[in-house]
Amino acid sequence: MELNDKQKEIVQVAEKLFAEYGFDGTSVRLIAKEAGINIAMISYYFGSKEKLLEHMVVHRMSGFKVNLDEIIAQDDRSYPDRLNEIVALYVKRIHKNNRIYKIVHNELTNNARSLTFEHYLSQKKKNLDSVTKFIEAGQKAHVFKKHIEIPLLIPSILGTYFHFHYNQRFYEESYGLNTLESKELFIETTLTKHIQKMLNALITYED
Amino acid sequence: MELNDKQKEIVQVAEKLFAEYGFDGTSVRLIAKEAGINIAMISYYFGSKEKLLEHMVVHRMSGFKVNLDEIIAQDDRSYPDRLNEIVALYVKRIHKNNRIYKIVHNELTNNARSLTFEHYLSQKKKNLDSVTKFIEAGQKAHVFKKHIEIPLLIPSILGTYFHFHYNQRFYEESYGLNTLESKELFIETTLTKHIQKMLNALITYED
DNA sequence: GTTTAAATTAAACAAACGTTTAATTTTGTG
DNA sequence: CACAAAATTAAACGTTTGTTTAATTTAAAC
Repeated sequence: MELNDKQKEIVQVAEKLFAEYGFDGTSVRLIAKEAGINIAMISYYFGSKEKLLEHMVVHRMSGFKVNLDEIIAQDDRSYPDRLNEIVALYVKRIHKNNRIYKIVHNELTNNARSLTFEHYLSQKKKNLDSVTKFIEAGQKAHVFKKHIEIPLLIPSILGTYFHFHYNQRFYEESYGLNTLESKELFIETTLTKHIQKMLNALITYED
Repeated sequence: MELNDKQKEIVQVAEKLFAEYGFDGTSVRLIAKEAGINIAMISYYFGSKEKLLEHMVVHRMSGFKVNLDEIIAQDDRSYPDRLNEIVALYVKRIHKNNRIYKIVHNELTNNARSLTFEHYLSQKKKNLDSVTKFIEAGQKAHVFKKHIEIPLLIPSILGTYFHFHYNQRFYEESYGLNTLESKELFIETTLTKHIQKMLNALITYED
């Protein structure tokens, strides 16, 4: 399904509103108003409000091929070096798309609707496979230590970001992140470095 | 405000439903049906559906004094030992109460309602202060290294758990966690140990 | 046992919801 | 210009929403 400019505008507005107010907290009338269109256009284009959500999730998530393999393939770089770039890439990407991720997190644990998350889950599986190969190669090269719970590495990266994100009101106060710029800078530097250090320590030091 | 048994039952049922369907996805009729009471009783007891939510958040969160200080005070135990127990305590507590935390996460980032989170935020502040004192004492004793982003330690603990929790459908498949017991065991052992190792590595090894 | 307050109920309320209709306007094609 | 298809609109549709009402039942106090 190819979208014209008006349809793209609807999806974009709906993503913002679903993230801010929740799917059930967002009325089609509000979406229409914010997108500057008539209410009927949502059913006309997407069939229903729920199908708009489904379309959004499927299409936003299928564009999410993290180019892990490109980084991993650069075997002239050290393992920790490449690991740091993988972490930075993950944080950057999830931060840029945090709204759709919030919607997905909600829908994944929502009993009312039963959307299909094939794209999301298969993408997650592919990324995990790439990370696994990389870590195992590092272990073979005796750079990374043996006992690592590889599938839990990504939860530690993304989870740290999201717990910061969900509690941003608390951390904005703690760190005095008053402006948008200072917050962006914090995520790009302090937060990213914290996760990088943490993963490097976990993976390289034997206990 | 003291609650009688029937009121407690309403709050308990509502917490389950709000977590499963979202606040806006849960009707007062469903709450009443599940709690085995008349619809009017919710307004009668709490004033409104939204005030029920507010009451829930305030009262569930004020009972959340993690006894960090008790653990920290045991200075006959090593710093890493005590750190491990703090992690285990956090994971256990957030797992036991993951439904109210999910609701709070949603409400913290919801623009529609403007609840007060004083209890939650001040509790978080107190816990952070305790952790900070503990880490700084460990640094002074030359057990923990210097450059640690202390306020981001808790996001890494809780975030890892929650990203696992929100994506449990994915990790259940990855790890073959078919039964409830195996999942509980996984959280108590593998997940908890992963986080413990990670924090220990981050805090004890200099880079 | 009578009285008063509290608890509970079914019914009704207006408002908001997602969706559909039917009419109209705009756009593209010959 | 004439025609057909697509896009857009205002209005109406039937449901569901949270809340309130007024009547009734239950419980507590004396």
